Amino acid sequence: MRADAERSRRRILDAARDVFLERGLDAPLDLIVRRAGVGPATLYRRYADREALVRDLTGDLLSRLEAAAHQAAREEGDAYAAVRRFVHAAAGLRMGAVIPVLLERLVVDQELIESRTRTSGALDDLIRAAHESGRLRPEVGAGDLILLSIRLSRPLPGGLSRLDTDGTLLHRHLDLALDGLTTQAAPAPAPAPGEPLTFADLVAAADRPNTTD
Amino acid sequence: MRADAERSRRRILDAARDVFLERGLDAPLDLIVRRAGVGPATLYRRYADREALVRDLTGDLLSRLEAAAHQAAREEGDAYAAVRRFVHAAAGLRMGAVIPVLLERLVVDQELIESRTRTSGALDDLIRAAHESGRLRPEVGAGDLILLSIRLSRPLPGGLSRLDTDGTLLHRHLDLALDGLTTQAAPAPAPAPGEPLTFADLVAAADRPNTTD
DNA sequence: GTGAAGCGGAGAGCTTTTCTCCGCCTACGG
DNA sequence: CCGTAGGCGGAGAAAAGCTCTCCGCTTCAC
Repeated sequence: MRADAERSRRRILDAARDVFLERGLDAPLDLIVRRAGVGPATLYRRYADREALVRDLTGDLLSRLEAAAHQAAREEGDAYAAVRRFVHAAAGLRMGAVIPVLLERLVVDQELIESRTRTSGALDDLIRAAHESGRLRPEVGAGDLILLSIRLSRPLPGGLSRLDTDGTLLHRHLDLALDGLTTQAAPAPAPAPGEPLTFADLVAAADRPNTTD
Repeated sequence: MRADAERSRRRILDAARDVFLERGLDAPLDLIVRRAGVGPATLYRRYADREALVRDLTGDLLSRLEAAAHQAAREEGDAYAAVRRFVHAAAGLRMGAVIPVLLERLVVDQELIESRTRTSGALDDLIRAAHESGRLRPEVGAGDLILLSIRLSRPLPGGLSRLDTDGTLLHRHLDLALDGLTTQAAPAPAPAPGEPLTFADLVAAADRPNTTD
């Protein structure tokens, strides 16, 4: 692949992630093209249709996510610290855009399934160790952590997005959510209601056929 | 106002809130009409343009928010419990939709400013009392709490929204975020970085002219 | 029962989005 | 350093989607 082609691919993928985050998966491809600073033909030449683009983006983000999980495990001695670091890293990647995998919209091929399984496995290892260390609440599952990072990393609506152009606020709020908002003087928190939400729960929910009218 | 007209208004406002949450303020009015189950003429007859609709919706939500703050103060003895209850109530209202107020898009009239001031005041009282009781971290401001409830109450992207059709998951995650994810065996959390974010910060950020290209 | 107000649906006109053709430019092997 | 294959951007035709109104029927209030 020629160097300029690879450069264009990178720019398109990055722009696509941001635009999809802000406007949803139905956002006009034209917006992506403009944000990427390339001509429309450049996008349409590489990707036959919207789905091809979403698939490429998804694979890209999944593998980055897997790398983040491994890196967290490798570089943090403490299991809970590793989970924390992973959540921060996932949010930094703007994970929210990765959810297309989980979406009925995408016909999930073998390659994507494998990537998803690897990522999920790496994350489960992290969580299990943290549970065993006794510092992560038992009622918190991988799905809870992923949802937390999706929710906190999505751009804020409208003008509020200007509050956090560089991600400082994102990490502040992640810290707060992870630490809890109460001081230590507060009584021990009651167990959160419900069962732990797993990665598999997310997949199951998203795999069901779309029932939109 | 005739009873059927009031019914239509309610259906349109509820649908508008949901559609704006999912698709942003530029969402086609046609979608709102369809979700509300009314004819297009019904919307256009009542609201001359998009702004009129946004204004009516904003006023509606702001006053409900103010009522929630007062109710929390009145019905909860403990100051921290009142804050907690308010955050849950705000998220339940899908506060995220209220941000149009804060948006440059809306010419904010006197009535809206007063409503905003009253709401902000009621919330500040709640927070101040909670700070004084020593159970709310001093580095947490009203803006942090509002942002938390905005972020957690926005609909999840794509198929993930099916995870939480009834709001159970929303309140679970709010509880987790409020409690923190660590057990009491963990060392006392480090202070979160940054200054407390206030309601005024949100207003200031949103009031600046829009610089979208 | 009756008049006034409200309602839904069909569709004309306009805007936005998709996607292609084509002439110019850039990377890379010799 | 040059030739050429592959890549690039822009203009614009065709398609899709959105806005908004007209009008005949229904519902409400008295």
